[in-house]
Amino acid sequence: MPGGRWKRALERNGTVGKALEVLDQVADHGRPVRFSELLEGSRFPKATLYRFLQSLAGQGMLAYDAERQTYMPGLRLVRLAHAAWQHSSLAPIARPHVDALAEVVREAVHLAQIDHGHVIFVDKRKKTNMFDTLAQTGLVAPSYCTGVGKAILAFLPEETRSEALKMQAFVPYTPHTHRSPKSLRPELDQIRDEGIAFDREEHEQGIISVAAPIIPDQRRVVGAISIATSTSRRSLDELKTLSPTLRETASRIAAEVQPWQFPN
Amino acid sequence: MPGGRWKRALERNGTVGKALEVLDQVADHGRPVRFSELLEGSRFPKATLYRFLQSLAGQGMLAYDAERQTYMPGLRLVRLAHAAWQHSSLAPIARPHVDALAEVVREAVHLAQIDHGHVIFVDKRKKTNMFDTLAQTGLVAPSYCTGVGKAILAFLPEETRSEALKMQAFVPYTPHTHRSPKSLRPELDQIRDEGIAFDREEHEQGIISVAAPIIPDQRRVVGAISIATSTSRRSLDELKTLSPTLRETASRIAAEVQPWQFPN
DNA sequence: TGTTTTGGTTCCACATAATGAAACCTAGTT
DNA sequence: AACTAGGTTTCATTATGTGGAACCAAAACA
Repeated sequence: MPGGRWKRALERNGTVGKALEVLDQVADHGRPVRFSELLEGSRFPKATLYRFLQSLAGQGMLAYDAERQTYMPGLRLVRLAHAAWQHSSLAPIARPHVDALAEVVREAVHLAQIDHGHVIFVDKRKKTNMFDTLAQTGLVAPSYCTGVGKAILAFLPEETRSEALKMQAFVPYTPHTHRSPKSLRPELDQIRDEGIAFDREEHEQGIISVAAPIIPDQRRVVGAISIATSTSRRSLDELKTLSPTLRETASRIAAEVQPWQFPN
Repeated sequence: MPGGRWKRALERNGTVGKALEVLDQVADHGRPVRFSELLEGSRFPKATLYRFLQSLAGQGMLAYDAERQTYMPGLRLVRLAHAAWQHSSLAPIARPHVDALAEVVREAVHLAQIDHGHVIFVDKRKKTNMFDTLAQTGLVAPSYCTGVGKAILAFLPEETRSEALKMQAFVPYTPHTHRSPKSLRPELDQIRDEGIAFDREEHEQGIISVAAPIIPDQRRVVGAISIATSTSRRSLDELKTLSPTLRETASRIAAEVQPWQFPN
């Protein structure tokens, strides 16, 4: 599980943008982090960074451990995310369908959406051991080398897709990973034709998946759903046979999404 | 499930504080919300509110639906919360213990922490039907009328406790709900003596729970764990018999927390 | 014990970025 | 065509954020 660095469009931010940049930085560390560590990775001068941290901690967005003098993501985020997850994600709607699919195929099922060019898993289900579901929700992955990512990219309107592709770092996780838009674009075209995407060990050695886009109103993709497994359990061809079932689930979810429009 | 309004200490905020206030406001609505709706509930003038929303949306903290002209919590929050949940919550550490306890008692098990005076559920487990677990994580509840809340309050250092009590709204959810610190404080003293707290239908009619604090280093509470059930399934006395098991689990979790200190 | 280094916090003159009243759109009414 | 409600933009004013430098505390060193 390599912790890639994300490219984020550095638009007109204003003060809040800068503060959130700092918040990201802390979150990306993935462990309690000292002021000085942050400082050397930051584009802000000492005093400025310091004030941002103070501010964020005071707001509960960060938790400050006075004893160890470290910062980590705060619980206020968990609370806010609850709202986000409930109201801005496919998860609540898709739940029964994800459950049902997981029950049938007996493999890991992932539900994902795209945000600023990268994939966010909004739900996971694994009938074999139901455990790391929660831990993984909210996890971010690159879109250029995951089944769900490619499924979504393929159906994005051209402009948005280009935008998203620009944000990809094209880190070669495995020998099968696409190295540039050059090789990726043709595959996306094909995916658009077939309505199904595959991850051929592009993100993680030994992990493959089939993915189908979720397209409610015949125009905008709002997410994707995938079945993932390891090469030791099933071959890519075996996975292929699950495509119809997967597509079926995707369109069932799409049908229910209808009423409330999605942004982007 | 009444949606109470939260008192938050209005400290020195600065611009980011104000922006986050707006973010909260959107999240609290719990549905896509229009600019004008927000405006009438906001202390900010039109233009100012507008710019905050623009800013937050541009940052991915809010999602803006251009078609319906509505705002809702953005996916960036989900991503950030993943980090928060993983690194600033008891959940990852406590997981196996929570699982085990749920398996034994066959009732709902809640794991909670406190933040700015109110309780945040960081994990839930329900062996009977495993479903709404995810949806509930991140949910916020008052501390003065929940088992976990009182368990934590009781073991907070005096100063922090007073601070926290000031933030309670003392909404009378049920006839059994404490109405003021006056009646609550004696119970907290008792809880501190016994090491166990009860929720006697104080938050929701027909729902009772036992809760035990999680105290790693003999001084600071970092959270609490509870067993909840409905009066139709078990009596309070029956619940009481589970206290030892619960306490046992709490101390097991506490033991593993040791290494990394918690803030506050 | 005295001295230097390291890491964190505070000051303060200065400039940038936030502010909000009012003007201005735009689409939907009457 | 005139009105209205909801949303967006302008712009002079000023509050806020900025960051170099000074400061402080504690640890590492001499």
